[in-house]
Amino acid sequence: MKYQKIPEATIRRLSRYSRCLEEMNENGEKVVSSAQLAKKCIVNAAQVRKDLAYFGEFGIRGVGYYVKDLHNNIKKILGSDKEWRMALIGVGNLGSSLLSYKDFLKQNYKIVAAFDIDPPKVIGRVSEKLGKPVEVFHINRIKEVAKERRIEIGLITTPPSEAQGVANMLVEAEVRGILNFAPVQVTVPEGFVVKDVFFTTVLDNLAYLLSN
Amino acid sequence: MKYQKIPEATIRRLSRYSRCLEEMNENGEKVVSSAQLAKKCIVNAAQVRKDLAYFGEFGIRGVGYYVKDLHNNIKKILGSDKEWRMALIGVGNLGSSLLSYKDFLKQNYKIVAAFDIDPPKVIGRVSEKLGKPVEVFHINRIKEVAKERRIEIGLITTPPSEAQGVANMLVEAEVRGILNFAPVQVTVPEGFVVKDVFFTTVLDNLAYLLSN
DNA sequence: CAATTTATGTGAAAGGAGTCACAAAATTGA
DNA sequence: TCAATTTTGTGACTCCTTTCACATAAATTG
Repeated sequence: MKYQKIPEATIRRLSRYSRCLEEMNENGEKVVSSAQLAKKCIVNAAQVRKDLAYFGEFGIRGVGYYVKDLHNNIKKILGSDKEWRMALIGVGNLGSSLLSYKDFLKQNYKIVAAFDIDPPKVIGRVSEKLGKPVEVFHINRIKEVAKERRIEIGLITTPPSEAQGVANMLVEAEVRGILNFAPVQVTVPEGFVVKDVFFTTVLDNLAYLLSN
Repeated sequence: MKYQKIPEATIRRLSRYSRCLEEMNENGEKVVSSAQLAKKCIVNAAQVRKDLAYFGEFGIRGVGYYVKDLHNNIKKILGSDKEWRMALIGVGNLGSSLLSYKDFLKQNYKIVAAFDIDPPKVIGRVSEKLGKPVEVFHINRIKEVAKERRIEIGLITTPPSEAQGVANMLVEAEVRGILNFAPVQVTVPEGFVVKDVFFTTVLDNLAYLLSN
């Protein structure tokens, strides 16, 4: 296990493997081969092995991988063995649906605070939904609340025009990770990370493939 | 302009260029160089030129690119010069927020029908929102309605357990493009296309980067 | 109108990522 | 215990993407 730069694609696939392994584990499967896992994840078996090889030796030759064991290892690699505390900024349509997005809860991602320019209007809307409501603060309290609640990731779900401003506030509040849903490029200083989720980019991709 | 296989990454970047050009056009900018566009999109200038070169010669040496002209050309390449008719399946939290997602409307993607297992319950919720409500049908009418309304893309926003079933129905209805939000791999026959939007995969990526 | 400037388009080089193929290691069965 | 079987881990190869560097072409200036 010598150090190498790990391709981003490898990390994405690990995330996929993790999901598959979770499912297998729930189904009571104990052992899996790279070929089986690959088939399930629709990748090449050598790819699976190579991806894992970046981080160590997790399998047993002639046998395969212990499902539970491998799953734990991958979670540790991805950093998804801990709970991540997130804040959501912009409690509009998309924002409020993410507040009650089941898959976050199921995984180890937890929204522990939300922010908006008009919090009172918004609290009602959020509380309507089932499950314990997330407290919504005024946006100018980001720094204070982020510190207090030990926020590590910010979800930007504001209109595009506000995204960079919000990103700046998150940087100011030392929130190092940003998941940006606003369809506009935001920039952050060295040491911070932004990942984008742009629906329309994926749609454009789809549209391209459909018209060719 | 000789034929070549075009990298998927190129298509993704074209989508980005398109957004930037749109903004520039709104700001009244007439001409842009590959260097300027590259800077704005945070890529390499040669990359911009090479991406465009797959499809033709759109610039003028010594000058650059006419913003409006290039934007039109890119839209034509991506197939985003036409309006795409979409259906949304699964009117839950995420689904209903996408029904009123402004960025779709602003672009040329239009949701013209929605489906759910329990449509009556759901119509009320959707109509609450501003803008003209999208009609919600029972899920077993997909084939019929998709034909009638000339649906080309389906958005799957059901729980993961239902995703493959819905995908099958869409295939049956000859809806060739699928944008899958349900965090599970779905497969479709040759000739159909699925693109995934998995929030938690991106979060896993972020978590990995933050813990290393 | 020639020299200078600017910025494209593209061949060549470099850099990554994915696949193949096989030696190494573990297990099974006689 | 040893041969046969299975499946990993990985070096080598191939393929694809990005970057570099420069010839080419348009515009501008004196």
